Amino acid sequence: MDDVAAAAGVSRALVSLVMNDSPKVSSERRRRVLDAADELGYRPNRAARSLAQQRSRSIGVVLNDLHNPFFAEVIDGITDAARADGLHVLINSPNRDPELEIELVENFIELRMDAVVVLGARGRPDRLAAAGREIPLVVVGDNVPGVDVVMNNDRRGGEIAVEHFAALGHQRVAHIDGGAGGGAFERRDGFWDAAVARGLDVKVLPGEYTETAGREAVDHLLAAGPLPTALFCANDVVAIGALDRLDDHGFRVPDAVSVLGYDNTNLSQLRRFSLSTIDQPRYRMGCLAMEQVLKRIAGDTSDPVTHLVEPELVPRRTTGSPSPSHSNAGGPS
Amino acid sequence: MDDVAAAAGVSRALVSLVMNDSPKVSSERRRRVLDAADELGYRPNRAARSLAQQRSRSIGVVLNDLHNPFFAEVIDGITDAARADGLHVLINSPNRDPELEIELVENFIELRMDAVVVLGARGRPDRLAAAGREIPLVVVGDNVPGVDVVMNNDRRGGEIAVEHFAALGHQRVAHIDGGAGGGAFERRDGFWDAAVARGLDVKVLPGEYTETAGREAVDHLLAAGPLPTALFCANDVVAIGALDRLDDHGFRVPDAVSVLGYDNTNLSQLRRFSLSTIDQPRYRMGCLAMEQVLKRIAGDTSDPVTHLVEPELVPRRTTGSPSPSHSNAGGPS
DNA sequence: CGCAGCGGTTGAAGCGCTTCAACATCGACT
DNA sequence: AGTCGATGTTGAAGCGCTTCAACCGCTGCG
Repeated sequence: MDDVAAAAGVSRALVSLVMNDSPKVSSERRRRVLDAADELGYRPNRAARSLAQQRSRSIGVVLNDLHNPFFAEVIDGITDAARADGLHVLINSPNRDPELEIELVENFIELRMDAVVVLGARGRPDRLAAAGREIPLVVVGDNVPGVDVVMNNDRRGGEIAVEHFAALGHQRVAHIDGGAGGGAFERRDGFWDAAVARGLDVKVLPGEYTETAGREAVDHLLAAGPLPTALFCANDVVAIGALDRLDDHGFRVPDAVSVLGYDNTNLSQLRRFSLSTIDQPRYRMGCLAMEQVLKRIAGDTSDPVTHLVEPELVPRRTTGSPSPSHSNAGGPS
Repeated sequence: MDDVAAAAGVSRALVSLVMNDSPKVSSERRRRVLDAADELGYRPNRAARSLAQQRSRSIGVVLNDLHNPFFAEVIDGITDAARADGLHVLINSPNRDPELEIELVENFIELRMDAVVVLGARGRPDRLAAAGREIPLVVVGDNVPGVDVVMNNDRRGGEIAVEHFAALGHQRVAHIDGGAGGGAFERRDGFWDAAVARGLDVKVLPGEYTETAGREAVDHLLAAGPLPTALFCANDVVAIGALDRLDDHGFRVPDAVSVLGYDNTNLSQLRRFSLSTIDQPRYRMGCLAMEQVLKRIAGDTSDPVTHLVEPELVPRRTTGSPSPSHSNAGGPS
């Protein structure tokens, strides 16, 4: 920096002002400084800058599962919102290791990020909350007491499924559960309660977020008697498994049975599946998380808040009215 | 840090030694310092540390497409290898914007990362090469002249496809091209050359890395006369599109026509598809990239090198011997 | 007794930047 | 002519850490 100042024939402080494009520099000197910097291949040192400025102008994102495309879109929202405020976004991934997750959050604190966003929190809630006391911290996709949270209204997602089925005229419905997966409880309870409230014949099968779980649940359903006419799956992958198994047994979808997924993943969009599903506004979740971060950075110290975003039905070709000509009680028609 | 030193009754320098767990500190004082740090909730400031140490002990990864699961596994390899050497990994994503990609590389330079890895380079090669002169820089998945590169041997991938088809006894084969997508040229040329060398009847259809391209290519193929008995698709998504369209027309796979994808994505693993495909050793690519980075960090200044990794056939249920009883010349049998 | 050697510790300089009080310059206004 | 404000510019202090030469107090040796 001294070299640049010397080359441009100004003081070091002036170079600094130029680098932070302060308005109080004559355009002629600014140009001279910029030229000199270019000439010398000078690059400001951000470590030194954040040390001096006491802030880094960047926020850290702890992305628990790089393989899960769900979060990619959330990050799009985060980065777009951050970029609009001149903040940089730095990501790291603990690869689903809860212990590592906390470490990486702490690493971001040591890096003096201005804030941290955790996507798909798996670490101990109390430790996350403790970190939240050291630095603005918002969690996306999971409910962690004591910190700011942005979540999908999964309970409402379950209700939407029931409403969709009811509108199509279904009476006997079932849900394949997502086990301990994120949001699975809420989806199940929302579905169950809404179905009961409408007087539908409802059934829940245990499962998890895998294709195999979907296949097995269909087998159980078949063993247990007449198939329900509509099947709400905990997520798209489960739905794919169920669809596959239904096809094995010769059931036509949606004539014999309607299938509804959750998440609107790229899978559901494949022509072959054209899976009706329920979308979570991921991009919006990212934006909301960033808005909350900005508030905290600006000095808002009010109690932690929870933002709920609303899921939305994406009807495709796997749901329809139950066909009266089909009796799926005893097998394929 | 002064506070910690005071609380522990030692000098600031000693605290620093403890924080870098130097061996020259008595275990009693070490404990006292650690306790005091804990007490005061002290966290070392890594910005200050990298300023003083002149290195950050972290490497930056520019991940061009967060939505592409391909890179997730590469990053697994990178992080595992980095962690083994006590390096942190920081990721950021330009979201396929070439201009932004360069900016983010430069941002990592300003952050004084020890090295940068670019996944799926889209930026101007000359600017990447220029950045490579300022900092150790390795590119994964694309060929950029003047920098270290780790790539899959896509040409060999095309050859493997031919070998597979030939071993199954196919005579008339075709390829749906990936257009300008990464590695598409090489896959196509490898396939073509190997097929010609074996005297096969070979045909190439233009395409791109989309489902629609797969569907359309099948339509073209049908319009052009008798279907080849084996179809090598530029990647899995294209193959899914092709499969779907073949199914629409009533062709049985693999009896009437074999279909081979590329990438071994999660799609190909779905039971419904069980798509035969060609796998790229992604994790290994990450490790290799990291090894190269470590060499450069250690001071290796030899000419840029290119590491080629070998693809591998993953046979599933969409490829088989052409069935002599099937004549697919005039439509489904 | 003196000194080398050693584990352990200290003070101070410096990493590259920001920032602030203070200063210089100059045109405009009383 | 003198003063004031606006506009630019400067030097120096300080951000939180590392590191190195120097130092301290001790043991063990000749």
